[in-house]
Amino acid sequence: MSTAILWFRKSLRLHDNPALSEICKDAQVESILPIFILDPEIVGHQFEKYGSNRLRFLYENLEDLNSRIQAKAENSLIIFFGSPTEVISSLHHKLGSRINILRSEYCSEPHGRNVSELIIKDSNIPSHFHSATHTILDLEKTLSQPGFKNPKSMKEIEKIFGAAYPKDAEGFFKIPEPLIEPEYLKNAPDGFFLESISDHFSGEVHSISSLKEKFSELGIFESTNSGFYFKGGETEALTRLEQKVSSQPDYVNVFRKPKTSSTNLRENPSEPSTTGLSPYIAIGSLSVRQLWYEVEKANRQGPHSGPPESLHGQLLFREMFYLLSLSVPNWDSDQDNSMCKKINWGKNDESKLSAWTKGQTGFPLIDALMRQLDATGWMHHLGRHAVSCFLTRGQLWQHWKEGRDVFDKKLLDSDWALNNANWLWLSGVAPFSMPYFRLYNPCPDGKSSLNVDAVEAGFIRHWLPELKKFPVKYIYEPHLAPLNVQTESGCIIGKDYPEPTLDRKAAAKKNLAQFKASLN
DNA sequence: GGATCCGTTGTAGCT
DNA sequence: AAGCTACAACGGATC
Repeated sequence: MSTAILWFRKSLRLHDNPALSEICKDAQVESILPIFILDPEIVGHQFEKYGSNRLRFLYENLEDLNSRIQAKAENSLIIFFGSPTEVISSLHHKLGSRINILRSEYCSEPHGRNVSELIIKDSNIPSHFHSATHTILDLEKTLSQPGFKNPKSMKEIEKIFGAAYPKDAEGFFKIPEPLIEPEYLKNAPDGFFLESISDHFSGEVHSISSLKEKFSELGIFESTNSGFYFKGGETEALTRLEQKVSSQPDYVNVFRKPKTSSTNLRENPSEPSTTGLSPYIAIGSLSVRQLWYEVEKANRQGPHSGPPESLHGQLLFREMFYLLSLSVPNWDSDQDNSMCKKINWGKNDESKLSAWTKGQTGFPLIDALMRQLDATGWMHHLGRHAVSCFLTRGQLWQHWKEGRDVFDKKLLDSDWALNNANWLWLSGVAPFSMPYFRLYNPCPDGKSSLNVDAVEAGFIRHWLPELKKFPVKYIYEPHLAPLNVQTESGCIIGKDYPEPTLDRKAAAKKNLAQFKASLN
């Protein structure tokens, strides 16, 4: 009688899950204990670190994972709320020598690495944390290669990829194929009941239904109803992968990120012009390797775009940022972080921060994007450029960490390595190719790189209904409209919609000078 | 070692 | 309509 603990840590999925596949083919293992841990260090002791959209998305992913487990065995997901080391030691206490292995995934974040180390050292259970599950590269192995250098451009990360996965004759990196979802799982250990674990554990133990009750009490289902757009779960992730990538080779092959629209006019304005797969990758219900593989299949059919603009390019950036987040100390800080220039951001201005966060800056593009973020948990990457430039070096001159924290709470695809990377980059402090004088105009015209819709401005009208009747001529700068136009549009600036927070041209000029001065 | 090149996605104004 | 140029000009890699 032997049991394996399968800890779904960053991969909430059955496909391409090395820990799961190993357990399934291990003849020593008779039963599986599939667990998920809500770590208060990550979600907050009162779940305060996650916005309600994120919590709801997480819940739906867990619910789907539970259903998929139940469909394959007499088994269910057990959800703990507490410290992972304590969870593992209480399981050991309860099941003792019946447990012969713990399998989970490698986690590159500082807290995650600590936890893994403690479990390996203290838990008395042989533990294996599979690498290359949340990323394509084995991060630790890549960093330990002789001559490893922090990659800071597409060329450099492509070089690292080339060394790890030499290209085939057609010029594709030879990346290991994603693992197929096992046909059957193993049952839960005999005589194991949820209730019996509680005696040994100071935190909470949940089935999916009791977790639903808990989350209902937090009000996350009611508060997210109106804007909730991305349904969580591996099932949904695989459907979206099929719809957006596998069945659309033409779309994949012409995909060039800067050409995609940051605002759009589809029937549902929440539906991205990009694949919209990032939330599923971040939470691990879609394997990044699986996505790479599906893109490659399309690319093999004919001419296609390439890095950095292609979908593979986007994934290469993700790998690059993951490597950096592991190799650069203090990745999430402005102190002792070699990737972070010292800029004098001064003291926070709470009113500016709050206007930005709530989408009340008086700049319709910025406000529409921020309200989309709040409602749906997602924003196009170019939109993220616009709002982060606006908050930091462009207009409001607020510290990038403030914006990062708002994103971290609200974005469904929030991911420690990537969120910090993007803020370091977009605020201009990181030595990537972002010359600080390259500013985005928050009031773009039709030619803007943001690819906003300047013809109908449907995106603005959707997210800022107060401007619904405003003529396109003034929609990005409504305060410039004559009073009679404002009256006719039913929206008086300063009353129904805010005056602009500041003079955008003067602020940009001043900030540019200040940024330059900070560099010396 | 100094010059040159290059970097995921800028803007404004002109032709 | 796409493509050019001026704007102002970083910093690391490469030649």
